[in-house]
Amino acid sequence: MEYNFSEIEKKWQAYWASHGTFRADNISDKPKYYVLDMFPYPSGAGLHVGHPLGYIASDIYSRYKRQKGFNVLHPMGYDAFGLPAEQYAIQTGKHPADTTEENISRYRKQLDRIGFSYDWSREVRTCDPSYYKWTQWAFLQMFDHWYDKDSDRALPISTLAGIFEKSGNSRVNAACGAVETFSASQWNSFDEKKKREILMQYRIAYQGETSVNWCPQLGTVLANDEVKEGYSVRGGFPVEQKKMKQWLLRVSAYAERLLSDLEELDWTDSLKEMQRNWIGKSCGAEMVFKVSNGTEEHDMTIFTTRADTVFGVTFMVLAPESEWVDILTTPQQRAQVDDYLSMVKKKTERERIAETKKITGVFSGSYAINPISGNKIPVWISEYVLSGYGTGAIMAVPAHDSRDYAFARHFNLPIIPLIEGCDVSESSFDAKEGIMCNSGFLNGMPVSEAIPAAIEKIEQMGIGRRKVNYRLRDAIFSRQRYWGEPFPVYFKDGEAYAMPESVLPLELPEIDNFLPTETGEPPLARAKSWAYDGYPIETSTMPGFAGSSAYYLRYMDPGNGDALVSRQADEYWRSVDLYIGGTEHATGHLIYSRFWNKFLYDLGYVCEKEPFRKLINQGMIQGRSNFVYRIKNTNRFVSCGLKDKYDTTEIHVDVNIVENDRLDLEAFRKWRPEFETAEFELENGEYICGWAVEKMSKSMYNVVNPDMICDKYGADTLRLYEMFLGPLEQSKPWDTKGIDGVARFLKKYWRLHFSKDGKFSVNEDAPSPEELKVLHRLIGKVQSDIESFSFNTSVSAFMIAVNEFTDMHTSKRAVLEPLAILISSYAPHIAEELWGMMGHDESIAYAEFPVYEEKYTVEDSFEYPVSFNGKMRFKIRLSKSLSKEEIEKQVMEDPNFGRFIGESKVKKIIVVPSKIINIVF
RNA sequence: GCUCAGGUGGUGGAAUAGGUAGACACGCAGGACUUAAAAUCCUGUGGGCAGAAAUGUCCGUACGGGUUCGAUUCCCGUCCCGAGCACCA
Repeated sequence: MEYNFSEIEKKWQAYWASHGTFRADNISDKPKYYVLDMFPYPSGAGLHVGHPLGYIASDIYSRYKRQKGFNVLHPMGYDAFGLPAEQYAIQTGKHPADTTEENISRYRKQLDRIGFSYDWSREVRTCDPSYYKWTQWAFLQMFDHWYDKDSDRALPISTLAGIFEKSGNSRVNAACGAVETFSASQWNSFDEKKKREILMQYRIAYQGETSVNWCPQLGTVLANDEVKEGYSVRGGFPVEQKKMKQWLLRVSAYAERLLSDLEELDWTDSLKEMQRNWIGKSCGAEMVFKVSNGTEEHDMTIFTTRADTVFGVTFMVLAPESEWVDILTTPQQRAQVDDYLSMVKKKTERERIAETKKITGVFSGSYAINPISGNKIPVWISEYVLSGYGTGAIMAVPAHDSRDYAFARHFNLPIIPLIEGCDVSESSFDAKEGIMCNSGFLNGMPVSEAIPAAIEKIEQMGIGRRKVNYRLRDAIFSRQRYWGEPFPVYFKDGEAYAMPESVLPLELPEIDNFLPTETGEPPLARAKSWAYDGYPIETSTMPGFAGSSAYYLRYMDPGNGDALVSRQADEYWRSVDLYIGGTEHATGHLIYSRFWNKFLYDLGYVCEKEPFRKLINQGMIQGRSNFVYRIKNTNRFVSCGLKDKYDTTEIHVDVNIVENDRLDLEAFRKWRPEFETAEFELENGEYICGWAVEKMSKSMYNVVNPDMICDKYGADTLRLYEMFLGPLEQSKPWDTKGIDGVARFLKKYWRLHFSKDGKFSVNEDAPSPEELKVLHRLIGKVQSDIESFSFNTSVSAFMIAVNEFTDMHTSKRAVLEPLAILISSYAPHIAEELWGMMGHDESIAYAEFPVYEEKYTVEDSFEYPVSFNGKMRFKIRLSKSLSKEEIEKQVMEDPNFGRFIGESKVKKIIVVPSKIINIVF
């Protein structure tokens, strides 16, 4: 009987679906295990072979865990709100909901063909009102809470109003915007508008006027992680800075917890490092400098991590956007400063990044007094100081900071070295090491002691305090787009009010045009009757990460209409045990989700502090492009080996008409009309294409579709081959040419169950010791491979075992049944089919994973390589139970020993049990 | 510039509490079956040298050193590729 993969795969996929084989129960005696994939954005292009890599790995793990007796939750859904569907809608007029629906059904078909063990009854879609109800609900909770730094958690905003009424805000230690201090009586005298304005500064979801990343082409603002090097991640359009009123999430309030809780997570170091970097904690001090513009004096606060270098401050620098610029610019300097500011303003973010080496700046005309040394120092303005970090003003220590050094050199400002023996004639000395000098009371101290000593002095003098700064900014939470969650917020007297929970979900209204309005308002402004109780509703929508921040919770209890997740479901599933996805979400989704989870944890809705216990980043699968070489100005193509003889143009050719780098000439002529008359110069009768590893993309003609692989080889081959390609976490190019080896293996495995005349012939004989040895070696290997996520080496182990069983003509049930269970996580369809043929009615998915027994694999004697001075000379078979001395004795009595040792004197014999015997002379 | 990960045949990659480097697979070459092809199977396959052959021998895990009886593995330095961060004071 032939191995008919397409029939088998269809049959079992239908069986799993109709039997609900992979449905997970929220009540079970079994231990739970939650395996999650990062859900996809259903793009119009469909899946390519790179997408399922992580899904296959997580599926193998899920299937393995089921066979190990766990109640496994392995769900899938769609991150369905987003820009591309809306861009497409603008171009074509097609409603994003319709294109999204089409894309989802295409994705689903593609996913189903690969044979994943998802519990589809728990599917979620972020664009579904019954789902985004809970996204909106979470937003309302954030709107309705503030962050108390004393108890380090979110508290209801009503408690805050209560405190204000009794004692004003002076004793409140909150994560908040700039608010002036007020007393209880002042608070009580404020009108409602004023009160709401103040409360807004405390909310965790708040509205603020901030400088945002504005992308004119997309017509929306973007979060920091959606911008890379001044361009939008989606679309690659330029991004500029713009002041706008936006919704923000106070992620920064959670910075310390996001940082310290990383410790307990089982994530890779590099990913944790990325998050630490993004959070960017730095410990230092705030210090007050007296500044004077000649007519009035002010206190200006700066932030520094190098308080020890205060004696080397030779000037101060303000960010161009700093509010101090206006105060400290003297009339004589006004014209120059204004010129400088307008020059800076004209630059885009992109140019500022590109020109970081160019030094620019202008003197404000004012002076500051160094509070420690009493020196009078000039105050400059320069774009190298960022307004968004610290206080937007710095004390410059050119001797020990490279940026200050470059600035000082450029404008001829003094440089005072503060470390004994350091050379600052060519560059600054930035290292935090050495002995202090020229530094008054700090002289003679090493830097490590001088930093705390300086801060202590500053605190004693009452001119500053210890301060921790984070680079993590609040997340901008509104987008001027249509295809996203509407905000359940309306405006009264210009102030935002939350709608009651009872209106949720607040559904997206229908509109007929997805472009912004003529007045530049978001598309939702076109909706008729977009009002609540007569008041206008917020017209921007939530960003992509809103819907993906808590989806892992919703899978636990997807049908619940009364809560995001019931307490019972949450306490059973708790958190994701294994999360597999791409590294591109390191500073976006994975920060926002952790924040979102911690917020819900503070409110008591979830029981775990962290959402994802273990996280694995699968590598990218790159494309392998093929090229043909056309002689310039002709339609003649030369094979790769001959291309250097001519002046040629390299042209990408569709990898689907190339096999093993050999071009299918007929297919090539048909591929595009201009190649119809192509002529070829061949090597040995073949046209050999050039190749390169590039990103898998349409424009490079190197996209390989998993459907094609499933048609030609079957899903089991695809699954095995994707794993066989290399380590999961490594990026690697897809190259279809190796797939035959895996396909051959499955055929061989299939044939193991049939006699020569094609009859199914599994017998009941007892297995031989050799068979048991091969089997148990495989059990041990596969188990440890899956547990350490080394799926690639198990595929090799399967091949070796099947080859050995073929050589032994194994056809015994006692061997082939456990073998089917082992293979079933990797190649589930073929294993199910053979399992059924061996007489089982139940799916193999819940068969018990075979128990590894060491006794079958350990040998009582061992072959020791014997080496002389580290060089292997002969092998000797010895009993395992021998002592070191007995082994030495036997080695010396071995006839080979005399042959190799000759006249030499033995210095020592090294015996590494079960590994090697080395004789040194 | 800083941080992290990596560099092994023609290719993808095995092997690290230091112990026979190149498992497994692709590709290639040769062979069997076939009128032929596909499919399948068998043999060989890191490089050099010696040999008719079995085999022997030297060199080989980016490069240069070190520790060790023994290093792909550990340590120091250099080079290269990849990823992330990048005026964060």
